[in-house]
Amino acid sequence: MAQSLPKDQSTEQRILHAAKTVFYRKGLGGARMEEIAREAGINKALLHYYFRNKEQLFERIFLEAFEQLLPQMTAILAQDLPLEQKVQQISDFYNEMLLETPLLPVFVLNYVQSDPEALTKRMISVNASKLMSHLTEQLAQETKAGRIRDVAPQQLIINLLALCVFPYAMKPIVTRLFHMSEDDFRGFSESRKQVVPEVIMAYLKP
Amino acid sequence: MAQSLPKDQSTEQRILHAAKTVFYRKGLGGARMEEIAREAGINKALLHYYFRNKEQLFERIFLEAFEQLLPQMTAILAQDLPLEQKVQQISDFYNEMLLETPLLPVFVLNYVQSDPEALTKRMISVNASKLMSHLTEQLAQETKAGRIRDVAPQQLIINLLALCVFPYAMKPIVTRLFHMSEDDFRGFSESRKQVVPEVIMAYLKP
DNA sequence: GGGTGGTTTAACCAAACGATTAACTTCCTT
DNA sequence: AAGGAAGTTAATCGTTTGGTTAAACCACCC
Repeated sequence: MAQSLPKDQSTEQRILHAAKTVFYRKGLGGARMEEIAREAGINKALLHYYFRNKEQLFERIFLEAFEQLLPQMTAILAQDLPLEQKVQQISDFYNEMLLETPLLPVFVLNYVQSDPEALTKRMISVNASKLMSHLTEQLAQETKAGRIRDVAPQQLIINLLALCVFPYAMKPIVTRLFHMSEDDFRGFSESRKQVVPEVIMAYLKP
Repeated sequence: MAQSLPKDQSTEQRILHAAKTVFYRKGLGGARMEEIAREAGINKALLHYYFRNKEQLFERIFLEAFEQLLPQMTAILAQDLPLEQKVQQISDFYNEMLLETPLLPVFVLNYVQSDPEALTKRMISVNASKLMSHLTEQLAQETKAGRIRDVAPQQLIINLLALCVFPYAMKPIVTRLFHMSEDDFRGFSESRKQVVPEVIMAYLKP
């Protein structure tokens, strides 16, 4: 970060990239506009010219992150595919995505915790009722057919999310706890793609 | 929080309690000393009288939280007990503790993410090498005896932590996603005490 | 060259913020 | 009662912060 962003990008894009970098680490309250401007290699007044104020800039970054966290999963789970395939798809998606943006989970969860009321309207995009009815039906059929144990859809979703997302939220702690280099963590992330479905399917086995 | 803390507590205790409330939600950068003072029902100058500055007050709160997150788990895992018992103990400990302080995980992870360098010295208290050697040996014995599958200790620890901790980090999202009341979430937390060991042990089954 | 629209800059502003200060209050001991 | 120590307060301070402003700059067109 000694030298800022390439100059061939538009100013708006450079601001967005810089804002993401700073907001992901410091959150809304901790991030400084001067810092974002420095990161983008621009004059601070441009932040206001392009994004009006801090909150609107943050909103832009947050929305994009939030869209990566839950809607993706609900979309995959809503597909007409065997359960095992969906679990694998989710594992692949999250492990790949989060390897590139490991700061995302804590960024989202932190903001949600600091301002829970702001969350309510955003949950609309998650389309939970459709997910729940679809998944509930699929689980019921699988259980009836004796292919899986009886499990509450909530528990399944939570387990899946936890196993996929939490290792990245814990990355600074994990890497120090296990003395992992960046390459070690990459290898770990790769192994998670298989471990997550194994854990989930083992639990589902009747 | 309309009316602040009971006046029968010492000023220092009231400050600590208020600081915990505010720091857990807003983090170090987002919390305001004036807000903490208001929460404690005192004059702002007292914060400096008792805790010198913002950082030192925060440090006090953070240390306590961090001690709840990892050292507890390493202590349990280091015991000479059957694996299944240890898993159950961990599940019980975390689910009970986090039901009372659901904001703790995100509070810790957020600070760790905003200042990763500050984490390194604190990992010393985790005593990871003792944990790893002890757990590795136990897992090797269990595998050799054919009682569990071959599993890397890192994967086991991560799965366990993820399944125990993440639901609480996700509480605002979970409660809205599944339309849970506070009582619903309490029931959910209670069920997690059993689900976590079930998931873990199912995965370990050879 | 002059005009237009868009972008960028340095300087400035008012409020917020963490921290300090001097005065006051309470309690205890002599 | 006086003095000392610890605790508390309201006012003040210096710095930081998000945001604004006026001017400058740039590219393009007639």
